[in-house]
Amino acid sequence: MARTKQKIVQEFRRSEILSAARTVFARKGFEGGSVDDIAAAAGLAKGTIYIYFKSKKDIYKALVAHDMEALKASTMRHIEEAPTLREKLAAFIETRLENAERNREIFRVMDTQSGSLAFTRSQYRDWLQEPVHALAAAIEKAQRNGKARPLPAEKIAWAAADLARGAIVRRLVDQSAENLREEAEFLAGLLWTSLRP
Amino acid sequence: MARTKQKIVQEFRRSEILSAARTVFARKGFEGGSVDDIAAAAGLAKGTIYIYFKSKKDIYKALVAHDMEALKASTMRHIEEAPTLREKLAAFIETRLENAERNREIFRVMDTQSGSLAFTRSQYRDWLQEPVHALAAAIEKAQRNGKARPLPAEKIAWAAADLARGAIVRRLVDQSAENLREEAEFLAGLLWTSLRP
Amino acid sequence: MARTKQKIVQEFRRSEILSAARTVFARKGFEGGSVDDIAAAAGLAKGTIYIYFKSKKDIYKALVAHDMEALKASTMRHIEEAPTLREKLAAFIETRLENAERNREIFRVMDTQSGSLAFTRSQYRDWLQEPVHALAAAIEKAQRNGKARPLPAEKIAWAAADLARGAIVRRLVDQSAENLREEAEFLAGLLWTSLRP
Amino acid sequence: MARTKQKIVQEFRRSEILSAARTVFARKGFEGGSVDDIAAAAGLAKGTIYIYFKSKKDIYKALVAHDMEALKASTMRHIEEAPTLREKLAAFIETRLENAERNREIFRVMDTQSGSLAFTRSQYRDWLQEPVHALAAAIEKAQRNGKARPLPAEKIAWAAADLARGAIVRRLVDQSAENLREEAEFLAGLLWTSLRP
DNA sequence: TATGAATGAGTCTTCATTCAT
DNA sequence: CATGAATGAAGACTCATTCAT
Repeated sequence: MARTKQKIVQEFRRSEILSAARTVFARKGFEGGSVDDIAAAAGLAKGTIYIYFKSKKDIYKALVAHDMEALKASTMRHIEEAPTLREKLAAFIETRLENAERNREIFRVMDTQSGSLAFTRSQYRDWLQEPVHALAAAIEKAQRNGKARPLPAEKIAWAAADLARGAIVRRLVDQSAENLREEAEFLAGLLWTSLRP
Repeated sequence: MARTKQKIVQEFRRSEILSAARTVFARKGFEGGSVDDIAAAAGLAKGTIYIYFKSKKDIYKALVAHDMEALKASTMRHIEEAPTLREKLAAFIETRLENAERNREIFRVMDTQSGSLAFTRSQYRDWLQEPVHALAAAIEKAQRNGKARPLPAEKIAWAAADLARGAIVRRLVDQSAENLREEAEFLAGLLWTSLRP
Repeated sequence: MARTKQKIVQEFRRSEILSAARTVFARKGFEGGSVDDIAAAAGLAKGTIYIYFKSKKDIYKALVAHDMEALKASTMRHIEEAPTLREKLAAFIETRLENAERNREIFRVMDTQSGSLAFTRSQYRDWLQEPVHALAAAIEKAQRNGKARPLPAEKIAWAAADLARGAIVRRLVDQSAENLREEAEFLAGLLWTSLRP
Repeated sequence: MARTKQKIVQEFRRSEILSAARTVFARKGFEGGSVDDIAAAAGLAKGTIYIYFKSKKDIYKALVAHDMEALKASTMRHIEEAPTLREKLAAFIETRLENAERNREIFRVMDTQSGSLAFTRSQYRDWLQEPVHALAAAIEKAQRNGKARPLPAEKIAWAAADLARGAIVRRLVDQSAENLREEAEFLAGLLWTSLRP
């Protein structure tokens, strides 16, 4: 019981810190954001941060891992749930737009700085490549069933990812609030035009 | 005359420093690369750097401005020179892939760190948006002439930019050397499928 | 009664902590050993340490005081019990070697770091000087009885202390396990050669 | 020429810093003395210290190496120059007392903290063991010539070192200014009594 | 009494920037 | 103009000490 309560408090603190770090890193980047900033944003003393994370990099890694994992899972789920390829394409893009909308802060960080830091290629593979591969698999399946033209599936899947990313960045930068679903639909349509039999 | 010679030497030094900075920033990023590194790479003393640039950020800004400007000009020229819309699309994408290939060092820097630093929205608009707008204009022209379907031109143009960017990043990361022209063609084809009458 | 039981528990805890501190300080030195280390070694929470000692320095002082006091007492006793001056010299040296052997951990700490910390001159005087003075007194007594030559007694006594210390350090550093008694005998013999009538 | 002047200034700064470090470390020990302290004592900014030494430990090592080397060289020279064994013994002890007198600050540091830091056993061997071995060699030579009794030479040599060290510490602590030469003579005499034929 | 989470002052180290030569 | 030594502000991280539970 006590153990459990401890654990809960621990996890709560960790997520509080992560939340603060998200804001700070988003605003100033990894190098620009100081542990002091994070501590201040979390309403904690600097030393306290180091009780929960062993280094600044550690915070960063935990943050990216957490958010990427969530995005990956969400994307995978939505692809799976969509019945047709057309809808899977839209689901893929829309999920990512939606997620970026909700976590616009961290998106910039993950998008711009993860590369240089801390993560192995294979971790990125897991986070970004896996959903892309899932989409590619769906494309290939449709192709086998004659429901899609035989274009290189993986390339198309990456194109979906790239289009989504571009849309996200512009939405973030321009503060454009154009209807999210419509935007996703448009991009999915673009690809579907090439794929449909 | 003397003034002019001065100017020339000045400009020469500045571009030497920029060249050194390109290497350094590419290798270590903006925060990671020190003025010492740049000075060493340029074969100058640290103090000398400050005669030609007033701060590290200033160097960075000049560097990005220079390279972006060059890319912008190159892209604009290639779009213009391509006779048909189909070819303009390919030219746009190929130019950007080619440029990234040649300047793979700086690309990463600009791609990953510009966001947090120094530049006003309008400067980016100029560099990236202008070529995109030129492409959009070409699309619109083709549409008016019945040579392209009436899809939202600007969105398509941005899609071209996004697809190009994605391809670049993957080529950089994966060290993939897949034929550049083919890749550009494929992506241009993707968009053209939606646009062609 | 209750008071007394309290006291006993108190003293027990204190000595447990001291024991843990001995290990920790011996392994890492005063600055290197943390209160956390001590708490862990004692199987207590860090806060608990502060119930029994008011500071880290306080622990250190208590530790040194305790062990030095014990060494002092042991040395004094052995000198006293030895019948002849020759044997008193050997007893003095041997006691110190033996003690260092048994408490090799703390010896290094006391030997190397006490100097800079916490203790007044008079405390050291008490611990080291007192046994030396006792030895000097024995020498003087022997001299008065014609059993020793009239060399400066105190100087000889300090020499005994210095020779003992040197032997200890070398035994610690070299892990040399040369017979302890023989070593003490040799050193005592060195001095005795000068003293004997 | 210019190179040379640079070098001289460099060396001067280094020795200034070393000198400041000597004072600081002597007063507060290695862990207790901060780089800030050293900078202040040297009348320099903290950053300047790091131009000349790459770390605090580096300063410490340079300091100890310098002073130990000097002491070693001085001891060896004096032993060599003394004509008889009796005088070599005295020279050994006197040199060390004299040196400690002159460098009383650093003595404490080297004596008390070197052990835990930075130096390999072999370096200490070089500094302390080498003079001791030189003395031992002199003893053995005298023994072979029948000028000294066959006591274990190395043990005697170490005893000389220990007696010298003890005298030094007491002179430092007690601020005793008793005639240095007499003290050395007395200690050398003690050993000589055992050695002389 | 016992705990251990929280604190924040203090440490080493780096580096952009200045300035005397 | 060119230099590079000097500066000092800032940053990551540690740890003795406190205090609410």
